[in-house]
Formats: sequence, C-alpha cells, structure tokens
Amino acid sequence: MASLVELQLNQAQEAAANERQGPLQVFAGAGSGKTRVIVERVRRLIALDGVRPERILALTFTNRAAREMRERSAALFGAEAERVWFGTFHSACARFLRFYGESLGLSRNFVVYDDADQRTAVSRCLRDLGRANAAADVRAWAGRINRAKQEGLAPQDLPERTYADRQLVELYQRYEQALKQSQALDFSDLLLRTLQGLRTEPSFRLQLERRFDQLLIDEFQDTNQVQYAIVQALASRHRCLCVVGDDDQSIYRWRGANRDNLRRFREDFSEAKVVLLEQNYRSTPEILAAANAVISRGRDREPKVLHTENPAGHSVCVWSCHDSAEEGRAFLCAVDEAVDAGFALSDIALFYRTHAQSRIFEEVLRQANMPYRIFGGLRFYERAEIKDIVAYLRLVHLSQDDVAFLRVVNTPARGIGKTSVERLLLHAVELGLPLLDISTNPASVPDLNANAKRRLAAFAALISQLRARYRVHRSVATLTADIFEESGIKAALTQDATVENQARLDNIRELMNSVIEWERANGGMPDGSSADRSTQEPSETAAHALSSEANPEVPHSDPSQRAAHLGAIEPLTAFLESITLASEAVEGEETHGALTLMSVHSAKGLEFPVVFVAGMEHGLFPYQRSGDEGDPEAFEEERRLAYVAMTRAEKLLHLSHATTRRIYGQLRLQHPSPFLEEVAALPVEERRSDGFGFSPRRPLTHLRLTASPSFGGYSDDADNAANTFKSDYRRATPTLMGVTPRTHQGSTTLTHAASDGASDDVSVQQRTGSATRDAETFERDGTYVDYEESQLEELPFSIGAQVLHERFGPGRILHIVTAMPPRARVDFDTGPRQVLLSYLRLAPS
DNA sequence: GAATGAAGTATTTTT
DNA sequence: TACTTCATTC
Repeated sequence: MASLVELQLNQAQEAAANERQGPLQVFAGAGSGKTRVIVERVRRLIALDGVRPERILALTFTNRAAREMRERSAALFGAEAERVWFGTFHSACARFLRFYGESLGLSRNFVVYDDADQRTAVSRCLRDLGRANAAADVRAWAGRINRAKQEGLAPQDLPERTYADRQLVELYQRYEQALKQSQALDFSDLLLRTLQGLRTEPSFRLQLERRFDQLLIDEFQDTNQVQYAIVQALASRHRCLCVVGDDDQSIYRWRGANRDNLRRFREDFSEAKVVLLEQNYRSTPEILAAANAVISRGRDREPKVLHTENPAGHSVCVWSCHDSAEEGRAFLCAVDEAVDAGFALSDIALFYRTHAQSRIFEEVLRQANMPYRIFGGLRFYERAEIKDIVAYLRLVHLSQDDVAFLRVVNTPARGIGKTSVERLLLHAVELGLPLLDISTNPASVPDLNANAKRRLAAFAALISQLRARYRVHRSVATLTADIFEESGIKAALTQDATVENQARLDNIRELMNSVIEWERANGGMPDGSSADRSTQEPSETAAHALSSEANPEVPHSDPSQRAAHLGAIEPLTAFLESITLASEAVEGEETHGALTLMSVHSAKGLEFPVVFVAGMEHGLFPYQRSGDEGDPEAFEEERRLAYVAMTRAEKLLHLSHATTRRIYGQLRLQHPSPFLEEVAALPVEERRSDGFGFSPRRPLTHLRLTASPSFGGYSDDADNAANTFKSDYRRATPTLMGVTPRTHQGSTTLTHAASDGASDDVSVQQRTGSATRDAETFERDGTYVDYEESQLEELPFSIGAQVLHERFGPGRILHIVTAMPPRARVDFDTGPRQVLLSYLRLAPS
C-alpha cells in the first residue's frame, strides 16, 4: 500500500471513521482499506469521544483477523489498544458464559468440544440409541444438529413429520443430554447459550448490556442467524454498533452464513448510516477490471463498483492447457517470469477450488526444486498425538469428559479392547455415570473379564494420581510432562524409532514448549510477572477485561495483578479453552522465500503481488456436484468466490484451465469456466503450449480453445459416439466450421476444418456394439465403463457372462470396469455389487 | 488387535 | 484415482 494512503483517509473512509454515535453499516470492497478504517475509528472513539477502551467490543470470525486488528491498533495508538476487546464470536461468548453463565445453569469449568469431539459424542449417542453409527452417518447427523443449532432451534423446535425428522429429534435430545452430563458445550452452543441467556435471563442480559458502549462487527456478511441475534441484543441499549462487510465476498453460505443479515440490519436499525468504500488500493486497473467483469454479472448485489487510481499494470494472463500436468508447467512458467521480473517466491500464490488439485502442482514444484508451503493440512491441535495428550489433560480436568476418556482409555495400547469398552459403555448407559467413575470401580460391570477390570482400574488410578498431584503443583506444564511420561505415550513412541514417531515426539515437545510459554504469559508460574503483552492470548486479554469489570476495585493495568484475576478460572480450564478456540493452522517450515498454495476459501482476507488461479473450468470452478445444476444460489456463491480469488492479486493475475482432467479416475473433457469467458472478453493475454513449452507472452483479443485429440462423450452405440464427439468438439472449438465422419475398418475418423483454414484429423475408435472414444464407453444404466483396447481383448469376461465368486456365489456380469485393478459389477443372488475381476471365475455352462 | 482385502466415497472451513 | 472404513481372518 502506498505510504500516502497510510497517512490520510479518503472521503468515504473518513465518513466511516467519523460516524460514531449510532448504528453504521460499512460496505468495504476488496482492498478498500477496511482494517485501517476500523482501527482508526477505534482510535477516535478513545481519543476524541472518551470511550474507555475496555468498553469497546470488536468481534471477528477468525483469530487471525482479531490478532491483526489488535496489532494494527497497538501500532497506531499503543497501550490503550491492548485494553480493547478484540476477539472472535466464539471466544467472546465462551468468556461471557464462563463469567456470567452460572445463572444459566452452566458450570464455570465447562469444556468446549470441537468438531471431532462432537462427532465422537454423536457416534456414541447413536450407538446408545441402537442406531447405525458409521463414520459417514455420524458426520451427516452431526451436520444436521449443527444446522439446527445455527438457526437457533432446540430439539423441541424441530418438525416431527417424517421418520427421519423424528430420528433427528431423538438423537439431538440425547446428544444434548450427553453434553450436559459431560459439562461440555460445542461450538454452536457457545453462541446459542449466549443468545438464550440474553433472551431469557435478565441478570445475564443486564450484565452484558452494561458491559460495552461500542460494538464493532467485522465480516458481517458471514454472520449466521444466532450471531445476528446476539449482536442485536448486545447493541439494544446504546445502538452504537458498526458492522463492516461486503456482500460480494460472502462465500460461507454453506456453513450457515446469511447474507441477508446485511439487509436485515438496515430494517432493524433503520436510522443507520451507510458508507460505501469503493476505492481499491490493492490491485492494478487490469486486475480490477477482470474482477469487476465477473462480479458485475452477479445477481442480487448491493450496487457498487470498485475503482482504483493505481497506475496501469500488466494484462491478466489466461493459460489454456491440455491437462492438469501442463497446467502445472504453466504455473512454473508464470513463476519463472515473475521471478525474472523481480518478484520473490513469497510474493506468489497459487489458488485452487479444491485441495485435490494441489497434488500435481506439488509434484511439479518438487521436481523443479521450488520451495512452497501449503495451507489446509491438519492443524497442530488436530494431530493425533497432540489430541491424545490434550484428552488426558481434559480427563484430569473433568472426569465427566467421556469423549476424552474414549480417546485415551486404550492409548497407548494397554489391553482394553473394543469389546471391553463396549461392555463398559453399556453399563454406563444404564447407570448414567461417567465412564471414568465406573472404571474406578469396575467390579460391577457385567461380562467384563478380570484382566480388563484390572486394567481399567489401573487406568482410573493413573488419572486420579495425575489429578492429585496437579492439585498441589497447579502447573499445566508439569501436568503435561507427567502425562507424557506416565501414560506410556513416551515409551510407545520411543520404542520403535520410526521417522513418523520421531515427528510425533517433536510435536509433543512443541506442545510442551507452548504450554510453558502460555503459563508464563498467563502468570500461572511463579515468575508470572514477566508476562509479555505481545504473546498474550486473545482470551487472556478478554478475561482481563471481563474480570476487571466484574471487580472494579482491582486495578487492571498491572500485569502481575492480572494473574490474580485469572485465578478466578482454573489454569487448566483456561488453557484447554485457549487451545480449542484459538488453534491455528500450522504453517510449513519454509514460510520464508516459499510459494504459497491454498484453496480460494483460505485466501480470503489475504493479498499477494502475484496470483495464479488454477482450474477455471465448468464444474470445477464453479464447482458443481450432481443435483446442483439448477441452484442459482450455489452458482452465485461460486461467482463471488471467483471474485474473492481475483481480488487477492496486487500486480499480476493468472487464470488457467485445462481441456482434459482426471476426476475420480475418469478422464473428462473440461469446458472453460463461464467466469473465465467473462474475463476473456476483455483484452487479456492468452498463453498455450506448443507441446514443448509455453510461448512467450503475446497479446490476444479473444480466447480460443482447441479440442484435444483424446476426449470423449457418452453414448451406447457407434453413431451416438460420433455425434457426441462432434458436438463436444464443436463446443470446444468455436471456430469450427464442419465435421465430416469417415468410417473405415471399424474406426471412425472425423475431419474438421476450422475457420482459420487449418484442418485436423481426429479418430474415434469403436468396437462391437458399444462405441468407444478414447477408450471409454457408456453403459445404458448410466455407469461408466472404461478400458484400454488391448486389455479388452485379454479379458476372458464379457458383459452378460455367468460367473462365480468365492464369497457371493453365482452371478451375471452387468458391466466391466477396467481401471487398475479391473473390476466388474455383478448381479448376484443377493443383489448387484462391484467386485474385483481376479475374484471371479467363469461359470461352467 | 494386526493384517488383509473389499467396498464406498469423493468441496469449500472456522470456531 | 486415491483415500478411508469396515469386515474377516489369523
């Protein structure tokens, strides 16, 4: 960003920073200096209006955003900024509930279940109810519960019309009961309980209403129903709230975000001022023109047009590739050119719609010896070994935590197998007691063998020992070290010294370091006075703000006093909360001087000098899954996603597409994305490979596609194959004038003449009865069959053949899939299923 | 409870 | 294709 911009706000920005007395809605276009405006507004609230910093609440969606605001504020106006409450919706609500939740019947020591914990709990509830609990089902049911919670619906609010409805209600009820018994809240609960408290518990509402004088909500287009209602309730007294957002960057509808909240806001706060930030400081006019070409065709948007005064730059570059491997090479080529032009590798980012696309790029980059970092892997606290240790911590913290119990009762293996746990679970359901309690005295568990009883008791004793010692030393770090040693995790990992185990040990060591650091920063250890503000957790600042407000007589500016405040919450409770609510993605080691690869979603909120967006193809970006075709809302969100991707770029923007791509093992003909076509109508530069490499940059006025000689359509006879081929080919080649089919010795050749005078021969292969093109045929019932011609001849089986399977007995082949290894779909007595060909014998006739 | 093999299933992700 | 998960067997 130019330094001049740092010093001065433009007119719209000035308006947003100055409108501080009532509700305000700011539409902040991509790269319009949003964070700057927010930070400046906060500064003025404190400096000009005399608002006490701890009475300002700024809510964001991610810890990253909260941290950025806190840091930018500190840079702008120093110490006062530290007392402003910057936090996520979830961390703020967790704090509210910790401090004021007793009136809602909540324990001060509740634990927070993350998604994985939630699934474990749901799975157990399904089992308790005697229902199927396969992983895919668990995920689906958990999703349904979450959807209900996001809309603020309790089990009794749900419809019970169908069987599935009733199943959900039954499960949801049981799940809530399980949470209660484990003193646990899931992520949605943090919001939902806060809202319920605000609505039904006057004392809770009063305390929070009085607590803040100014509210600020970032990324408002991402709020869901419950979040909106919380904001509304919190602001009802003073109505001094500022919501900032951009409807064009709303890309989280699928997780409950409700874009309509922007409109609702103007109804509920009809006196609100509205400010539009439309000047972009990030991108070149070329990039902005491309982005605008896409977003301007969006439906149902707030009318606004992003413009820039930045100097002209380079044309947007469109790469037409034959396949994904060539797309990888195209990226490499773009990287080389950017580096030649003086960009650093860390200036360059590759975005893709789905993570599956990253593989080929990783291969290409590794081959070229290019350092890169990739986002979207497992986060640190999601790694198994870390979750194990944390589960021990949780079990020490609360013996009711059955989810934690189930995770570690046999981790590391200590001879308490599935069957034993099963029996324990059955018994626990009957008694309604926590698993750990029963394990302390396992004699009463029916059918449990003596060994298992002994081992369970030993496990329970281990936990209670750890807990007893923790009560004395009260150090999370010491407890963590004890767990590592005494649980047997250390022994198990050191015993066989594989590379993986070494990595796991390193991770655990890293965890222990972070615990020590956390403890130091939060005054849990004797030398807590050395607390360093720069390392504070957001939740810690929040705790400070709340507790100092709750005890106004205690001064809050002295760090050593803050430790005393935190004493109000168990250190272990506080630590566990900080890791579930503030777990960040692990970044690769090579953060410096490395390329960045990430999904478009994770790119939101970031910017890079050079951006390459891969896979701009129909069906991939916009992503489309079957059944989606007619959903205009889904398509509109993809459009906004493309807009987000493009507006991340500062100087150079590359878009690419491949004509063929392997999707779920099937080679598919890919058409360019409509978004790409919209951009290609502008003066862009087209690049394509001549088979040896990419030609140097050259200006182009329109995008033209060539068909690859190996692609196909779907058909069940030769004529259809030729026709499908023709129409696909025609669609892919806008310049195509005519296609002439010629059949000779079982092989059809299509000759096409293009308008530019060129002509080309493409052959369509066909075999007995069913047509093939590029070794693919289509069966009548809609399943693909693909095969190599040579393989087909070797196969002893044919469609319709009677076969025998070792396990399933006699059957008839419905169709053959000659992927490697080859399979067939066979109609057995028990119904059709797909089996490996190697398990089949021809039935004697 | 490990090892094997067969079958099922394929976005986006933060808290 | 490539992954995970489930069932069976040793």
